[in-house]
Amino acid sequence: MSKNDSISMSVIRRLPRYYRFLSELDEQGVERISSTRLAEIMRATASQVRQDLNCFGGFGQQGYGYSVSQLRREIQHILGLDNQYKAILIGAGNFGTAVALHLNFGNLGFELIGCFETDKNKVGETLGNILVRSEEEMERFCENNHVDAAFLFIPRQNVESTLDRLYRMGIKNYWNFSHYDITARYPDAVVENVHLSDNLMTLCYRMTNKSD
Amino acid sequence: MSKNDSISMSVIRRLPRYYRFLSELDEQGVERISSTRLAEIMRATASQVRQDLNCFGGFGQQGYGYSVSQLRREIQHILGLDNQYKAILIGAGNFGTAVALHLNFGNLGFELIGCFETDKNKVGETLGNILVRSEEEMERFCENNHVDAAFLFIPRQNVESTLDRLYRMGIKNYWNFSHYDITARYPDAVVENVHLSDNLMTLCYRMTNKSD
DNA sequence: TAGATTGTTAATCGATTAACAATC
DNA sequence: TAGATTGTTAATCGATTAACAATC
Repeated sequence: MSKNDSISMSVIRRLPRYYRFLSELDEQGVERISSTRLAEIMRATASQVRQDLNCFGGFGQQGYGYSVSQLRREIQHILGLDNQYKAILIGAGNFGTAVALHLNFGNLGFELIGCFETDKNKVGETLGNILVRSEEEMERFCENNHVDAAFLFIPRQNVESTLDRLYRMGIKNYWNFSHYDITARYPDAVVENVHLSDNLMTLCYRMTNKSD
Repeated sequence: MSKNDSISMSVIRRLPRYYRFLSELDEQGVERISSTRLAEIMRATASQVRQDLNCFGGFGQQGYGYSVSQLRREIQHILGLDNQYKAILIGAGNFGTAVALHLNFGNLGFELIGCFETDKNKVGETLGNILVRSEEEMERFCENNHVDAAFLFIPRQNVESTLDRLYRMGIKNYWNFSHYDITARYPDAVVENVHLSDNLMTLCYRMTNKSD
């Protein structure tokens, strides 16, 4: 709230990290923490911690530090994790299945309400408590259920047609695991990309150029 | 080579992206490209393209631009993708399986030579052409086979003990999908982390704070 | 009160963009 | 040669760090 005049992406991408560390401290029963100590644990600087947090409000108290549980809740709220955004998952292959089963969407601001797949052999199975539906039923499902976001676990060459169908249904938030550039086609879409192969190439670079 | 005095991480993390776009152009039969055009396609600035590439050498030609196939090969080499680093995968759950089956390691500088799993029911199965071995066999395997890197698809709480065993065998390069902080324990390890839940939280933030 | 630690402003550092001379 | 486009230096912009007055 309040001080919200466009937070930089650098800060935003650090928020989940703060949230993780604070959750852990909270679980350990730590009640308060100073920016200096938190920075130590997170391998950052105290300045950065204070600057980052102050983008969103003055959560600390001079001479005391920050209340771990309160700060955790604040960041949880800032991230929007107390939402229950309705999401559908497209592509129930190994990857989609892995994500559907392993991520705790409820703690991440989402609720997985549907799953769609082209492979007829998989249709009818369940992923956790979610029925795998035929990809053809996507439109009907989206008409009958409010859908906020789509998680795309489909091959690059299939993304465009699926994306067009989803966008036409009004879905504009995407978690994308392919190398298809969604933002180029729909500039107003909110897209987070996961590029595993880019990440692995970076590992390769760093192994190859270790002395740097 | 030559100009290699510590390239910034910002540049390094853009290299896989250059590589992807150049590979695509190359496949399309495009022979040459200017920094201006490449920047257009990649949604960057021509300045950045030229600055980035010049960290590694003068690959272009004034008045002409860059040879797509040559530049692609140069970056491939800079990234070290022509290596065949021997990698083992630990944890053949949904995630590990998905990655083992879907990523084309040969094009990414790696060769997957082994796979280990605690679940006895999975031991003996194959992932593609890789046998799933019992996690107990890890040491023996590493003694008999040169291993450059480990891909860790195991739960956070199991990472430390497995990591200790791997590090003791001399493996110091890790692709890590958990939230365990490998670098904190072994500062000389090369680690690339994939934090899917952080990424999803960022999507959540952006959905929640769209007006920013 | 004295000590600790924040919130915030100022200084530094690094990364991106602009400009242009060099040159194919 | 003239036109195009690089490689590279200089200018700008943004992000990180340092410093310190405010204050619990």
